[in-house]
Parts: sequence; structure tokens; C-alpha cells
Amino acid sequence: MRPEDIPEIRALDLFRDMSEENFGDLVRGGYVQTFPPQVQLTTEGDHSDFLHIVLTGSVEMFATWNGRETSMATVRPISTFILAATIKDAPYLMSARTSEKSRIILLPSMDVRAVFENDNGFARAVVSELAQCYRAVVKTSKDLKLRSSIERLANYLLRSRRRAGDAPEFELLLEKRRLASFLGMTPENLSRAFKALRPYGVEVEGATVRITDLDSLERLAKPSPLIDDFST
Amino acid sequence: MRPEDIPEIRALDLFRDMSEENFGDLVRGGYVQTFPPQVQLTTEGDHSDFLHIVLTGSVEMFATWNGRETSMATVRPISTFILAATIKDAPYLMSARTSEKSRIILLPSMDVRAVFENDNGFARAVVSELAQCYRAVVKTSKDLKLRSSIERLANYLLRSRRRAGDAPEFELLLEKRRLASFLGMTPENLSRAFKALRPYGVEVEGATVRITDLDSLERLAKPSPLIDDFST
DNA sequence: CGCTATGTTGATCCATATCAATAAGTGTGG
DNA sequence: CCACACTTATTGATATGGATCAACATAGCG
Repeated sequence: MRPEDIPEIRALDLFRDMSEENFGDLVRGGYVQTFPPQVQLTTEGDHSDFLHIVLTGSVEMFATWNGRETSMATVRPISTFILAATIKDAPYLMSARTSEKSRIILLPSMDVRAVFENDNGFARAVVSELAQCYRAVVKTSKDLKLRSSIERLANYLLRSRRRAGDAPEFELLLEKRRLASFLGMTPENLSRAFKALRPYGVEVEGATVRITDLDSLERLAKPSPLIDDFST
Repeated sequence: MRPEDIPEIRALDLFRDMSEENFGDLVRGGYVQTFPPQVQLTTEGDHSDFLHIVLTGSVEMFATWNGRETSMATVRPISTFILAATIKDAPYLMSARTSEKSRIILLPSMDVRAVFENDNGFARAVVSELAQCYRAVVKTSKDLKLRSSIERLANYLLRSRRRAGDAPEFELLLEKRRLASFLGMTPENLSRAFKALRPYGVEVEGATVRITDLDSLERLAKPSPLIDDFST
């Protein structure tokens, strides 16, 4: 692992409260690797060997069943994935692939579990991280069950806008077909949903989205902090 | 709290590893209450005042948006709910109501957080519980996104059968309209889905289900441990 | 450049929702 | 214990959101 990576990792919520010694143990066994796009990092059902941390780039979490595939989430820097599987020493429930060129830290699961047993600060940080993940999935589930596809897209755009610092114009960070899968629809249907949002002030050109009538879009989307807020 | 309740709580995974003293603190401030059916215990958006533990009966977790409502999960004895909100001191993402007459333990959230800070055994148990909850929601999400409504019902029946000790005949533990909502469909559609499963050896009479051709149903349902297993 | 993957658009189909009517439970009070 | 009211479940008819199929356009990329 490059020495310049270490402070960045140390600054993560997950590792901030652990002892210097335990952090050293954890990092010593780990390594950083750069992957090209479209590399599959984990396969659902496999046993958890490493805790992954995305340093740069982005990673798509997806799941399959009976020949079908669906996009479950996108992991962006700097955060971990498959923490739950690592801690429980259980098989992955999701697969992961790089969406773009990405630098990823790999920490051996055994080491993570060992430090988890010894370091109370780390154990508490894991709780916080897992609670966050849990709440994120619950929100996604509510989004899926309570909203139509157009409402989901409208709220997704409002969230994207917020993530871009409330800019009226921003880039979609996902390929449209992945976005469609994430929102639980087909690419064709997403295309039509974008068109259906035009009367509400949504202009799309390639990956660029401009929201010209925020009020109108919000009246349609009815965003809720209990579904659409990032942190709470 | 009745003295005879205490050992039962102490035996829960969540409380087994904590110090006697901290357990005492936690239990002292809590109390047990019996609620009639259809009592709403928490409301989404409210602040977390108590960690709830279901001793008997059952509790439905549900969520609402824009006048719509959906059933998210059913909590059965003996387990906790809204642990994530309690630990994070965040608003509830789901509401809870008793489905039947239920005995519930209420532990003040403040006490739970205080003990969480002090007791390392408890902190680790919370991790394990949260990881479990997280993985359960991920499975439910996969079920929803990757399967049609008939496939979801078929797999739900196979899980119910398993929970009933692989009995060929068992009772639905949910009202059909709640089951429909949990599976993400309308009651009418659930009715039709049951009829559609008749050729696969599913006989329904009231709340009683008999599975007469397991192989056939499994060929249709294609259950997967990564979606349908309870614990892993 | 030209190939291949992605995105769009149109036509059609299908799963599921909605609406409406009836039946069957379930609980309540007389 | 029965009659009534009310909720839940079923069934049929119809509507519709979203999927699928097909053709074409477009944009990355080697």
C-alpha cells in the first residue's frame, strides 16, 4: 500500500476511532489495487475474503437470479462495501463490478474480524456504518414499493441535483441503462419517463440534465426526508 | 417489568454478552406492556424514544408516502425492532402496529445508547443484529426486483413451509391483504396468484395452505439461499 | 473510421392495477 | 346465540403502466 493512501483511509469514519496499533495491523495486511472498468470484484454467493474500500472511481453492486440481473446500488469514494458479509463471515448477497477505472483497497476479512473483536472504537464505528447501510436499503425499498417509475425518476433527479450542490444543471453519474435497472425499469421505459418529465421542466441532453422548473418537479415528485435524504 | 420476563430477555443474542451491571441498568428503566391488536406503536418520522422488543404476538412494520401504504416486514417473538434508529438517534423510517395482542418490552433509547457506549459486548451484539437486518432487507429487495409476483408468492410459500418445519400443510401467519402488500401486489392479484399456483400443487383454504407437489412448486419458484434463507 | 454498445422511438403485448359486485368471515350487541 | 354490520376475500370486467419486440439513431472506442 502506498504511504500516501494511509492518512486518507485513517480519516474515514470507520477507522477514525480505532487504536493506532490496530489500524497498523489492518493496513499492513491490506493492499491497494487499480482496476480497469467492468471488472467483477465479487460474486454473490462467494465467501467474503476482503473488505473493499473504494478510493477513486465507482463500483456497481448488482444481484442476479434466474438469468435476470438488477442494479442494487453504486458505491462512490470514499466508502466501503460488503461490510456486513465480512463481519458476519457470510456469503456475499451482491456482486460488485467497477463502472470505471477505480482504485480499491482490499483488507483481508480475517484481519477485519480480528480487529473488530479487539478494538471497541472500531466495533462502534462498524455499528454506525451498518446502521447507515441498513437505513439506506430501507429507503430504497420504500422508494420501489410506494412510487411509480416516473415518481422514482423525478425523485432521483432531485437527489442528483442536491448532490451536485443544488445546481440547476448536472451530469447523470450512471449510464442510463444502469440507472433504469437501479430504478427498477427497462431502458426503454426510462427514455419515456424522461420525456414524460419534460412538462415539469426536465431537459435531458446525453448525460446532462437541466431542471428549469424546480417547483413543478417537486410538486410531482413529493420528495420525503424519510426516503430521499442521504444521511438521516 | 415482571421478574419472570428478565431471563428471557437476557437470553437474547443482543443481551447475552453484556455485563450483569449494564443489563441491570437497561432493564431497570424499561417496562413491559401488553397491547391490543391494531395499536400503532411508532410512526415514521418520529424520534426514537424506545427500543422495542416483541415478547409475544406480532408487529407489522409499514411505511407510507403520498397517501399510499406498504407492509415492509413482520416482527415476531423474540426480536427487536427499530434498533438502527435507536442507535443512530435518528427518526424512524417505518411505522409499527400490533397485528394481534402483543407483549412488548420498551427500553428507553437513551439508556440503550448509554449502554452501547460503555459495554463492548453489547456493541458487538448490536453489530451482529444490524448486519442481520441489513442482509434481510437486501434479500427482500432482490426478491422484489428480480421476481414476478407469482414467483414471489411461490417462494414465500416455500419459506413458510420451511418455517413450519417442512410440514406439507401450514397456516399463513399474515392476513392475505397484508401478505399482498408485503409481496408488493394488490389483494385481488394475490387471489389470482394463488389460483395460478394450483397447477403446481398449492391448495388454499382460508389461511391454510397445503403443498401437494413440492418438486413442481420448487421448479417454478427456483428458491435461492441468497434470497430465501433466513439466517445466512 | 467503422464496429459495437447504448439510447431512442414506435407498435404491440402482458402483468398487474383498478373498478365493481358478491361472498364469506368476524366481531358486536341485543 | 343469533342477527346485523363491517371488514376481508374472491371473482369478473376493464384499464393501464410498464415490458417486450423491432427498427433505427447515436455515441464511444479500438
